[in-house]
Amino acid sequence: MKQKKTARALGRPRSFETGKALDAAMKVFWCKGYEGASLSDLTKAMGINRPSLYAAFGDKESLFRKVLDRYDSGPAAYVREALDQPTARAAVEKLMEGAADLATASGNPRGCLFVQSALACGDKAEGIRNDLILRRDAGEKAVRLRLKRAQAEGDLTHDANPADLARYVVTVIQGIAVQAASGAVRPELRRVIQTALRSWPQ
Amino acid sequence: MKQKKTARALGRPRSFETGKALDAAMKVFWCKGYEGASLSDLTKAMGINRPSLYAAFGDKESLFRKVLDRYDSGPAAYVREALDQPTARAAVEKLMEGAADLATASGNPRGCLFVQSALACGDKAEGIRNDLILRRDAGEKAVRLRLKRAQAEGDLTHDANPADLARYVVTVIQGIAVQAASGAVRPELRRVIQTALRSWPQ
DNA sequence: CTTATTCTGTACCGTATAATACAGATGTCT
DNA sequence: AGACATCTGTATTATACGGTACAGAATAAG
Repeated sequence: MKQKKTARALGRPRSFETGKALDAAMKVFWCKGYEGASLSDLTKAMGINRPSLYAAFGDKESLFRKVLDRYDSGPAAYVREALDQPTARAAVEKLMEGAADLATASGNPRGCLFVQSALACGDKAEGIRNDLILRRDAGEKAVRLRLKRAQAEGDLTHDANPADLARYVVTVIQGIAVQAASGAVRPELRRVIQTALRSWPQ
Repeated sequence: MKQKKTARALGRPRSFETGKALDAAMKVFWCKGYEGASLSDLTKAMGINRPSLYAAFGDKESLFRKVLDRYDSGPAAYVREALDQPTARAAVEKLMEGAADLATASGNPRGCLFVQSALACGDKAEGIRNDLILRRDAGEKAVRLRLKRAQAEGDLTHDANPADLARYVVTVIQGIAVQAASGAVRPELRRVIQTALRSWPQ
């Protein structure tokens, strides 16, 4: 083996870091949605030109999917952290607070990329819309499994319904995303969360 | 102002009913969002051609605003009905159930036009996006006023906070809209509502 | 009838879009 | 050094978009 980890960079090196470029693209998609973000918006924000974008990330759809993956392991990483909380109640609280914080974080666009980038769209973006639905469903499933585990551990009352509770939690979180995209500020969303948590089974 | 219906219009009569055409346009915008709905989509669904559309409704933005007004007094009319319920608790329950029913009604697109037609968008649609935010805020304000009234009438405990509760209710309703747009079915949303109402101050 | 008025349908315009061809630039490797 | 591989930037492509000009069709009034 060679010594350096990314040693073999044959040919002219990239003039940009793909990670930074993806972050810039993420913000554009986050602000304007998948359809609303034009390639000119993207290349301008990423600081590269079109052929470089295509060579590095493929077409617009492929770039967007890479952005989704990066969002998943970046801004949305709070989800896994929240689900690792010792109790179901703490996990749900962290989930909601993490969502509110992310959706109102300064320096980021408002709201949630998974919710607002293709909630309704034209025919060409149907694949993207369905992909986002799958990713949101995956989040809900993770919450449901966590609550089932909590119930098995005696951490959640036996008459509670993990599936219903998970859907409720995700519904509130998605509502928070809409609220944030509409200009709601963090303290307001915190109070929404406090109210929402009052329905939590003892 | 318009002439009376008894007065015949001069010139060649319209070959379509504006109400029906607006309903068709509504469904297109509801499905595809403001940006995702092309003029070709619209004229095809409305059964008219472009110049007729422009003569009757103005440009795309003007048409969309007319559609919003029609949605307000049509599918979204359940809101006023719900707020007229005798108690705050009944009003909120009707609000949520009406939202779930509308967002999952067969024959309609899934979800809520006010939520999903321009949650994130390109620069050209910023005006539309802001208009929708105002309309959603107006709904929240109506709920808040109803809850304040309820508190004055002794129908809501004095330590409850109408503003916080109203925002919570609207957040849940908007979450329900996202859920419906993602494929959630009515019984699932009904159970979400039952859970959400457990946070209601007794 | 003629005239005035309004709507319909075709065909079109300018622009913005996503996506590429190609030539030159910049690096690694032998 | 020279060969090779990859990236950059300009300039271009075809297509779809929102919006219109214009001629003809349909009706009311005179």
